[in-house]
Amino acid sequence: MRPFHHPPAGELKLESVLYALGDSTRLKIVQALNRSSELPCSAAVCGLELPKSTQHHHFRLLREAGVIFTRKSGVYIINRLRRDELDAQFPGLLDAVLAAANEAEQPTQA
Amino acid sequence: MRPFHHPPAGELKLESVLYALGDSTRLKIVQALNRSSELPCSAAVCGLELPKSTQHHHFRLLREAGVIFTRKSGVYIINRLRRDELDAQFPGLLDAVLAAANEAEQPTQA
DNA sequence: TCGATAGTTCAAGTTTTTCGAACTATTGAA
DNA sequence: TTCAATAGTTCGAAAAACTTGAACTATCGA
Repeated sequence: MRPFHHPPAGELKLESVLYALGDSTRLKIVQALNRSSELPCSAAVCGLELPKSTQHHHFRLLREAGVIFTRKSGVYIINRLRRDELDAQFPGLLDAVLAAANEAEQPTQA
Repeated sequence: MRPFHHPPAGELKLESVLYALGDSTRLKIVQALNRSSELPCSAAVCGLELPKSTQHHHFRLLREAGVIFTRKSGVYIINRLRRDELDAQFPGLLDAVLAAANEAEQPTQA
């Protein structure tokens, strides 16, 4: 198994981050990670019926864009948002995205 | 020539908008439109050496994601950001993106 | 009506995304 | 220590999306 590649904070690219967030599956993963701070892949995609190879692709893309940090722990691969680094490089971006994504699920607090 | 399709404000999808913004060419177009309020395609891609068919593809994608509004005026196709609608649907998103994009060009106000 | 400019359409080549099948890694029991 | 089960990974091929050149349409001014 190849080691995970995480781009250093200073090398995060805005367009890569936006691209990574610009997919409904990945957006749902990011929302799940935002709710829980740390999750194994299987839990982060909970409810999404997707082949494991496709899930893997999405996690890799998120990781290589610098959106998530990944580490191994036993049988699990644990993921978390790189919140601090994202906030430092792109102030307000993640907040705006998550707010809009949550709003889309829970329209206008009825 | 087919009529332009603009999704209504209420149907803008967060992931489509993020996807549209997640490309360096399109991000530059959006920055140019942000500086100038209205621009023909040719001016909005000023400086980017791209085939016209590729430019066309990017403008269409931005339009169909709801990021820009397009109208015809003489020989020109005039584009503008759908700022108000984007701000209403996704508060703070465009500002955060544009701020980060400008920051990337003019790093940390040296 | 012609030429020039601005953008559009189409088709083909390249790149990404998706997904099934087979694989590796770790854990908990027997 | 071996086995079965769980969690992800890798590979290869099919489907979708991006890029581009070439040929096209639309508008304007001479």
